[in-house]
Amino acid sequence: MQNTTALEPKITSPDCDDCPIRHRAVCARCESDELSQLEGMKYYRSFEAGQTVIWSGDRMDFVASVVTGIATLTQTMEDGRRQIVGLLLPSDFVGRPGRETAAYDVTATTDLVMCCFRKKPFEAMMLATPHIGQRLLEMTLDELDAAREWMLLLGRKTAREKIASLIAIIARRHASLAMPRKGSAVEIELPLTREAMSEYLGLTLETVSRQISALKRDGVIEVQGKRRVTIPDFDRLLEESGDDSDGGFPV
Amino acid sequence: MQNTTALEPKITSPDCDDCPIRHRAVCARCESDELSQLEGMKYYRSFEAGQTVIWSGDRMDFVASVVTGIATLTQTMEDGRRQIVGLLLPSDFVGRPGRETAAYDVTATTDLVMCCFRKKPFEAMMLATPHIGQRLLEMTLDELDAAREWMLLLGRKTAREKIASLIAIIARRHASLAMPRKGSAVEIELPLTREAMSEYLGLTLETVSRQISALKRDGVIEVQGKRRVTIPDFDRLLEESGDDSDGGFPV
DNA sequence: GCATCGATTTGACTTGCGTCAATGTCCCCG
DNA sequence: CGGGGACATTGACGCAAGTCAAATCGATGC
Repeated sequence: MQNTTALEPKITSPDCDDCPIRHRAVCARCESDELSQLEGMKYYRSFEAGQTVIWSGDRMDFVASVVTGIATLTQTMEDGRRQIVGLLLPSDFVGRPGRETAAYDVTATTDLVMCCFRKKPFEAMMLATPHIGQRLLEMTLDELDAAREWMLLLGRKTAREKIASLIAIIARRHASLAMPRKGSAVEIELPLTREAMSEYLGLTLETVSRQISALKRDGVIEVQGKRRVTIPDFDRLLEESGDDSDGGFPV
Repeated sequence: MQNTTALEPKITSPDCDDCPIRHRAVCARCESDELSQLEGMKYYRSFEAGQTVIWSGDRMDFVASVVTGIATLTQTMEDGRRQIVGLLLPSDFVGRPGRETAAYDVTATTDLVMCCFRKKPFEAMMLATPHIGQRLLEMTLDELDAAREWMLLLGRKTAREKIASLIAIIARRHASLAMPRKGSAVEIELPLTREAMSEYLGLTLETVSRQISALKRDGVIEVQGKRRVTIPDFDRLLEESGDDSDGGFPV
């Protein structure tokens, strides 16, 4: 069932981990009264894994940021072919000021908590508070870079390289939490089903499965159960991904 | 030869067609003294078809917008595989405030004139003039939508659909200049070589050529010479593109 | 512990697009 | 007006990834 009731704000860190538009970064520059403006406007919604947050074309009168969990943005063709065009991780922003309807399906792939703002007051606040617009511009530019990196993957990489790239990106975003950079093994939990991976990578589910098996067979990764992956040598994985050594994503 | 000298600003329309960040749109909202601020800062550079404007990784101390002509943003893998990740048409903006180096190769595919601003003063002006940042945010969001549309194309469309989509998009952007919408034939000039098309669509040059021939054979398009294309029935082309009927791109 | 059901893996076969290699066409410039 | 060179088309063939189908795994409830 869809839970629209406001949750108790769970402040997990002293400086606003649960706030919109990567609030931690905004906070550093904001005046306190701007923050209190924010406080009055926000509300929380939570979703279970697999639930749809909003359908493409639906009226969308809020903007939001992910507090915990992972969501995807998906585009669908008339005949059902699907392509994931964005991953939303905690602190990522959804919604476009100045647009009435959602452009993509947004789906929770894990249990998900989002922090929402009604669009009208949010837009008003953007006008009143230049910092917020600037932060949003920075974030949008980062997303644009990520989308373009993904265009290279979709257009030019082999299935094996696509899988290696995806695992590397997930590992890197996990890792940024605190991880010895070079050499040591990395262990991650895949937040996506094989099907979701295939929709993100422009492959079929079977090809994803086969390539994961191949990487396992070749010792590039180890797999425990279905979702847990160990990367004994991260540089090896990067080589397999086809990116140049430091390769990759901002964020 | 690369021409770095400032050109005479060629004002082609009364309201600033040659100005940065879709200046026409900015103008409507700007105070005149903001405009005069802009006037002092800008300079022009022109390039011949095929010339590189800037290489990925190069220091980039300006931002710019396209005045006339077409340029591409390209990403390259170590082994030489290339993917075009953006098309720059007149009024499109290049460069990222707050970034030191170029993230992509920028190449002129036709003769090209760009209107440039040194980055530092431009950034200062953005702080002073919120409208500009807002406009830039809107434009970046449009580009992000376009990039995501392209991800669907790259990940899920067939070669034939890719070609049809590309022709439709070029036609639509040409057409927005003034064109009876429904039914009537549209005639366009392809601004890209077959190779550039292949790099944009994630195909090989041969496949591009074969699919153009197939669309010609099937009466979806007519081709005069190498570059001129007539579309007798635009709706037919849209069907072939795999997009839903109104399908498509903002901008 | 066992049945159940969705998620995943694996196998056999097909196919769309890539690769390699001629051949053809446009257009510029003398 | 007639080469020359870049750009484009066409053909033959191979392979990576898709399709269809059948096991197998793993969590969950009984």
